[in-house]
Amino acid sequence: MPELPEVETTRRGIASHIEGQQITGVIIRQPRLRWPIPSDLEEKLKGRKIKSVERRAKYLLINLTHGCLIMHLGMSGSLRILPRSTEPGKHDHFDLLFKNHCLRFHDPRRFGAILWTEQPIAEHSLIRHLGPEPLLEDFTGDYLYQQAQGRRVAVKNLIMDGRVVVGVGNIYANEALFRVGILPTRAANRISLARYTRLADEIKLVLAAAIKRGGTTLRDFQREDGKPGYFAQELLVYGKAGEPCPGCGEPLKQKRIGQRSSFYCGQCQK
DNA sequence: ACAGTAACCTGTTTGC
DNA sequence: TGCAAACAGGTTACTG
Repeated sequence: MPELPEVETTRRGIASHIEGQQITGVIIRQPRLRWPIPSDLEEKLKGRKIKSVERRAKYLLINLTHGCLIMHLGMSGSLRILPRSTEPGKHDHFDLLFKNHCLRFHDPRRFGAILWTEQPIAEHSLIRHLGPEPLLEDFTGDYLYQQAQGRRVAVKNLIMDGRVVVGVGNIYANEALFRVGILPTRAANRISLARYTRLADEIKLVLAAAIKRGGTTLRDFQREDGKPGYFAQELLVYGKAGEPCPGCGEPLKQKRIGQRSSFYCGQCQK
């Protein structure tokens, strides 16, 4: 579910509800996520105040004055702000409790993660090797071009590789490549600097546009208030195999690249 | 270093 | 209709 725009939407949604708030407890209903939820989390968190809520890649970083609660939504995770008294449903694995409300973690597939660290976040093993944030200045066409040299993987795999650039998942990789007319299967080292410059720009544009609309809801992504994101209606190719290309009218194609479904126009993308 | 695949899970859709 | 296979927004870990 959640790519960068969905995680950023969640971050913005929860921040004002929990920043400055004191944690009164935690409830772990199912500790078995991608990695086990630390069993001593309550003693680490209880009574402490939340300083800020940040995001790095698709990780949500809930900063306390000392230490950081790291959350990842995996494929199917979502977070909601709810009254403490709200009855938990199936797959509501974790609550962060405040005086009157709670932050509730819901994740059917349990690919998400909830971890605690007291080391500087940039040195954490999950964060250390990550590439640049796509929306910041150091992510450019020059950078992408340089990363592509010597690499023969499909360009779609290159831009979905978190060591190259973070936050670009399957939906937005397909969308950005369509918008710049690059075939997703094209070898990364067979693309010019000029085209990478347009690709970097388009990745920024499509992510920013999706954040503006509150992310993409395909089946079950929900925002912190339970509402869906509205970017799905602006998708041009994702999930649209067989439908006419918005550019030329030819039926859009679907193909598996690196285990992931890819959607593209054989006419408009070269 | 790079590229490809399996693995972690549950729920829904697709195909016979 | 029923059942099994395929597939889904992510990422790590392992193989060659």
